[in-house]
Parts: sequence; structure tokens; C-alpha cells
Amino acid sequence: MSTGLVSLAFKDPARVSAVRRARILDAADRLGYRPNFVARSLAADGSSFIGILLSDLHNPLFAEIADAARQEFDAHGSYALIASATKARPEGRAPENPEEGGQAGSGASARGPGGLRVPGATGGADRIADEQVIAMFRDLRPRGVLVIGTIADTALLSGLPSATPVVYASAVSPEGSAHPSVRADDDAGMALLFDHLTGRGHQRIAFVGGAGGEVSRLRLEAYLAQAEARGMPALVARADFSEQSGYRAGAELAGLDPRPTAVIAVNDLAGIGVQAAAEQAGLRLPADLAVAAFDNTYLAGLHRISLTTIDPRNAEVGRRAASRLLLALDPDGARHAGLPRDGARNASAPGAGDSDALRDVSSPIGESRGAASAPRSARFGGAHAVASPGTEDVLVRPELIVRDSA
Amino acid sequence: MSTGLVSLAFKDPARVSAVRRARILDAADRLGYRPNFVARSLAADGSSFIGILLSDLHNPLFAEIADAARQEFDAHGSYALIASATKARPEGRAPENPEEGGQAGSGASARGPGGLRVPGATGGADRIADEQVIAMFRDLRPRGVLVIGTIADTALLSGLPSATPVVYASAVSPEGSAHPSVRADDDAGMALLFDHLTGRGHQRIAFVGGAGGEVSRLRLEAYLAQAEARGMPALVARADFSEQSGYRAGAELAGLDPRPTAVIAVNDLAGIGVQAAAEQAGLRLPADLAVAAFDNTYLAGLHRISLTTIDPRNAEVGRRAASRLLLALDPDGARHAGLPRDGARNASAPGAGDSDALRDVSSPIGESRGAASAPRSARFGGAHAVASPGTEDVLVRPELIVRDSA
DNA sequence: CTGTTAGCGCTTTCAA
DNA sequence: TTGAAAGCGCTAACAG
Repeated sequence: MSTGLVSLAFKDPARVSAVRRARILDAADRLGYRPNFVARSLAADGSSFIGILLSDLHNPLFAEIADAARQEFDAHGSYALIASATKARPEGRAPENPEEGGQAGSGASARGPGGLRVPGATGGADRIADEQVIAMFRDLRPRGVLVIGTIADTALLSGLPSATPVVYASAVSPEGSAHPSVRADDDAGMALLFDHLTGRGHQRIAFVGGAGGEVSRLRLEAYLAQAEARGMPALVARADFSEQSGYRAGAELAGLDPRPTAVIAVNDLAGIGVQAAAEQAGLRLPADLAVAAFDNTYLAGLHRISLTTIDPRNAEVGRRAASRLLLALDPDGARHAGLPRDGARNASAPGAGDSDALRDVSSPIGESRGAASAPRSARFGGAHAVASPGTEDVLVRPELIVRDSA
Repeated sequence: MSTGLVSLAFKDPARVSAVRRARILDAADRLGYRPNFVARSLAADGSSFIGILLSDLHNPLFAEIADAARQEFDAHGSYALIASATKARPEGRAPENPEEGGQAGSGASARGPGGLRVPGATGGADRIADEQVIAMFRDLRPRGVLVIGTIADTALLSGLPSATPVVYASAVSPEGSAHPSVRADDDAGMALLFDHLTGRGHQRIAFVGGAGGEVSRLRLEAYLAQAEARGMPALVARADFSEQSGYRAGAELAGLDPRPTAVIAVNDLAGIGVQAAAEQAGLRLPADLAVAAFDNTYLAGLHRISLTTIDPRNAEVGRRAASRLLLALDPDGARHAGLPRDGARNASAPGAGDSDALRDVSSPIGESRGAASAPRSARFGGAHAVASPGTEDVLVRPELIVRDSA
């Protein structure tokens, strides 16, 4: 039998006679034969998988998103590879990662502030250590790429065949990017928090955050907007995503004379820092100071923490980002091959309430981002090289989780 | 110019005349040419990179190990790719992951207890969703593989060319595996904890843990051994790695009549659960109950937690595992090509005290594991197919971090 | 339906 | 040193 036939038998079994197919498949696994992924991706141009690129291994939020996305892909018969890149941080910039900032100081970590960089062996300048990973990733030619978090060097992705659809999750897409991003709606989250706190009578609500990265900055803006819209005084203590930082900010706030009665922290970790500072200052929680935050990491749910927080619904973000990508890959909708779609779906996501998963979307941001202002007509632009269905960002409506802290 | 020459110019510039080389390199980057990773790995058999396989994206310990390993690889001019596999858990088994168990319950997670599995499109049985990732990984033919955490399906790795060295980090290598593993020495950690607690006068020290996985079981055994060796009573409240679980165990312990004065928890999260239960029961911490744990995650360092714990020195584990692999790849030691090794080393790990990094190793476990009893002679067995330098497990001596809780 | 023929983009002999 | 030629393991047109 010819090799071509064997190839067919694996790729499109239906087009091979039953006898042959049986013989091939049988012989294959008797010999332990498995088609070689690499050769395949070289020969066909473009592989059959969807790549997931994780920008930061340390961020647990990203892991959740990746899991959800992967489920979605699997449910649709697509494959996903996860490669990870360590985020290369500009020197001296605090990590966006809620975890790292709070590392216990006594560990044996030798990591410098600049992240993982190595002196270039080839070029002169430093390069991101994971450039290799990205290169490899690119050469594998994924059908589409889901980027989770912010990838430092946008140029790396540009090596992809230009028709490859890219979707960003949980990050604003880079400057002038035509790729959509899917993320939680921090403005909505902030509004939820204000509603809740004012509902409990708070009139002096402070914000802890604003530093450490884009997300922090956007949340600060959202805070200021809410405060103004409600005619409330704005009070900001600068902090990044770390507990330490929140602690310092909290101490500052606790010492103020007309003390705020509530604090909204940029993330759980900072919020915990605020709580710690408040306790230290002799305040009772939540009576003297209510604390709320963003992210709903598992930290917030610990008995001893019990922090009211905004759940960004990472699973939903991941799922939504994945669907978006799938749509771009197959704009016609669906029925093309393979396994019973619905069955697979139900099996892998039993109680998720999938049916209305697409309803709770806020309107696209519109003016707030360059990328978002791409012409809507591109949506159905079959004539374009990339028939990507829309480049508008998608905002997922977050959820308020009320706990003891506020 | 022939394509062959170009190839040479990239791989071994010295063997190409200066003129040609210049012209090639110049033209290359003017045209934006970059050698294709995939084609290269197909043509040459075996790529130039070392693969890092992460078993669980959610475990922050693993991320730390991966980072450290990557640094080590980079310092030696090798490349590393990280692919991730979601650990496929036997149905109903609690996660080994310290994080997941403690997830706040209100999120939108739709993940079933069985982890990410999809109904097989090809075969009949369920398969791990990430089988594809592993297949791809394998087909890329890494020079060596570092597995971080426990990979469920060992068979997956077996598809590698049999001479590929494999090292496990932070996991016991699978049954009968000939591959060495590098991990923290839990026995030593337990001894450290007992020394500390008895030094503070504690005589009734309980253990919370034992369930949820291999690591938990081993720590329980270590506890029992210490208690016996010191002629102290053993008191165990079963728990897995979650805070909930620790909370329940703590409540149980708090209600006992001759109450323990100290508790050692299987990990930070469980320890925090114990603290919460104790507080709830009206005990003062640490006066009425001292709590200590394992892992030194950033949790332990939070102001409001301040947990005395054992630092597994993940960075060291990662570094050590990486060296081990490098050694297996190049048993002769070092001088083979490329960049000034020492310079690179120093640059990327400034204050790490590298020089004595190899001194603090406990003796190999010996009898405790099958794999560890491989004949020492294999060490220099140049005649063997795999001249792997030693298959003994390496245990890293952990460190005690004393905080307020004990 | 099946076999044949070209490559995918590179690395490697092997001569020149 | 350089060029030419033969693949790596597969897929993608074709023709039979």
C-alpha cells in the first residue's frame, strides 16, 4: 500500500475503503506507528492545532483562562498547545502578576528585576529568553493563536502567516493591533463595587492601586469615573498588585484624619495588604474599614481573609475568547466534520449554563481603544484577506462576590 | 549560493568564508529570513532544544521550578520550550495542587472532577486532552526532557527516542522509571519542624494531612517517623491540600481533650485552614495552638497569615534538575561551543551562591524507591545505550522559615 | 478508491 | 570552501 493511502486513512478515513482502512489502522498500532506531527505540519502548510500562548506562568488567573479555552477548543474538535513565555518586564516595573509581588522574601530566588533575560549569543542586545519558544511556536503554524495576558514583544507574533487569526484574552490588545481582545469589564466591576458599598452607607471610599501596569491604571480610571459620576470624593493611595504595596497604602489611609470608611483595592493581594495594615492600626474589620477588591482569586475565599471582591469570570473569558477564535477560523458557523458537537459539549461542561453564555456582553468599548474602532464592515468582509469576524473587543460582565470584609 | 551553504552559515559559521558569511547573514536579515524550526527538526533528527513539560499549570510551585530551570538552561546556551499538560486525575481524587482545592466556590468554573477529558474522537476511551501537546512535543524530538510534577500517562513519554534523557523535578519518578528525580527532602523538612517546635517546648504535635496524593502520604510517613523517633505521641487528622480540608481537620483537633499544642500541616493552605478553625474555636494563635506547614508559598508570607513553614527551595530544585539534565546531555563536562559559559552564568544569576549549589545534597533515598536502587555502575556505563550519569534521585535540603504562627 | 508524483524547508553526505 | 543531490515523514494534487 502506498504511503499516500495511509496518510488518507488517518486524515479522512471515510475516503478509504473499509478493508484497507482496517488493515492500515491495525498494522499501524501493531507497529506502534503514529503520524509525525512535525512532518505533517511541514508538508501541509499549517497544522491543525490552535495555539495558546501564555504570557505568564505565575499568574493563576491565566491558568484558569487557559483551561476554559482549552475545553472550548476540545469541545469543537480542535487541538490546543500551550506554550509559555515569561513576560519580559521593563526594568524596574512591578509585576502585573498578583502572586509574585507577594512572594515570601526568604526563598532562594535569584531572579533579577528584569525577568528572564540572557545576554544574546547571536545578536548584541538582550533578548527574551523565550524567543525560542515563540519561534518554534510560529514555525509550527497554528491555525489560530490565543494569547493570554500581555505579550511583551508584539513583533514576535508578527512572524505568523498574516492570515492567522489572533485573539487576546485578559489583556488589552497591543497598540494598533487589529486583533480583538476579550476581557473582564473593569468599569462594570467598579460600578458593582460602588453600588454595594454605597448601599451599605459608605460615603468615603478610597482606592488603592494605579501602579504596576495597564490593568492597574485602568482600574484607577474606572474608580475616578465612578467617584465623579456619583459626586463622591476621590481618594487614591498608590499601590501595585502586591500585598506589601497594599499594606503600605493601607497604613497611609489608616492614618488620615477624615478616614475613609471603605477601600477598594486594585486586586485581592493588595486588598489583603490593606486589611493587614488596618488591623495593625487597631481598626476593626469591617466595622471601621470595609475592604473590597478585584479578581476573586482563591485567596479571597480563605476563611481568614474572606474578602469581598469582583470575580472577573475567567472561565467565561477563556471560553469566549476561544469561541471568538473558532468563529474566525470557521466563519460559516459550524457543521464541518467529526464528532457530535453537542454531545461533546455537554459532556465536558455539564452545569455551565452554556446556552446563554453569549448574552451578558456589554457593548464594545468603542472609543477607548484604537483597535476597537476598526470598521464594523470588516465583519462580513469576505473579500478581505482575513475574514475575521469583527475586531471589536469583547467585555465580559464581572460578578460581585460578597464576603465578610465589606 | 546554494541552500546548503546558507544552512552552514547559520549552524557553523566558522566553516564558511567570511565574505559569504557576511553576504548570507546580511541578506538574511534584510529579507527577514529565519531558519524554520520545524523543518530543521525534521531534517536533522533531533532538535537543539531541551523540553520542559509542566504537569500542572495551576501549581505555582511548578512555575518557580520552571523559571529556575529555564535560567539554568539559558545560562548554558540551550533552549527550552515549555508545554503544559493538564494533569489527568483519577476520578474523585483530590488535586495535589495546593491552589485548586481552595478555589473560591462562587466562580464560573464548569470543570468536572475528572479534569479535562474529552470523549475520544478516534479511539473509544477517554483520553487526556493534552495528548496532542505531548505528541507534538515528542515529535519535535527534544534533546532532553525535564518533567515538572507528575505526568499521568507515563506511556506518553515513552514515545521519545529511547536515548533521550529525562529528569523529573518535584515528583517521584513513576514506577520502575530509570529516570532520576530531583525534589525537596520532606523527611529533612519534617525534622526541621520537629526541632523547631520541640525547641519551643511543644510535646503534643499533631499532623494534618495524609490524603490527596503521593506527596501528602509521604509527608504523613515522615511525620510518623519523627514522632516515633522522638518518642512522642502521633496524632493525625486527615486532610488533603485544600484550606477547607485543613479547616475541618483543625476543627476536629481543636475539639480534642488533651489538645495538641502544635500542628504541622501538609501544606500552607491546609495550615491556614487549621488556623482559621482554631480561631473560630476561640483559641489564640500561636499561644494556644502553634501552626506550621510546608511549601512556603507566598501565602505564608502575607501579614495576616505569617505562617512558619518549610521552604522547599524550588529554585534550587529547578536549577539542580536542569544541571542534571545538562550533565546527562554532555557527560564530559563542558567545553563544546558557543558563548563564554561563565560569563553568561554570572550575568543571569548574580547573587545565587552558585558555587556551592551542589554541596547541600542529602544522600540518595536508597531503599525508599524502586528507581533509586538502580546500579551505581550505570554511572559510568559508557557501554550502555544511555550513558546517563546516575539514576539516583536527588534530594534538596529544605529550609525552615520561622514566622509568627509557630 | 488507489497509487504516483511532487514537494514543505531544512540538513547532510559527497564530489568538485 | 562550495555546489548538487538525496532525503527527514508527511500531504496534496493528480492520474489510473
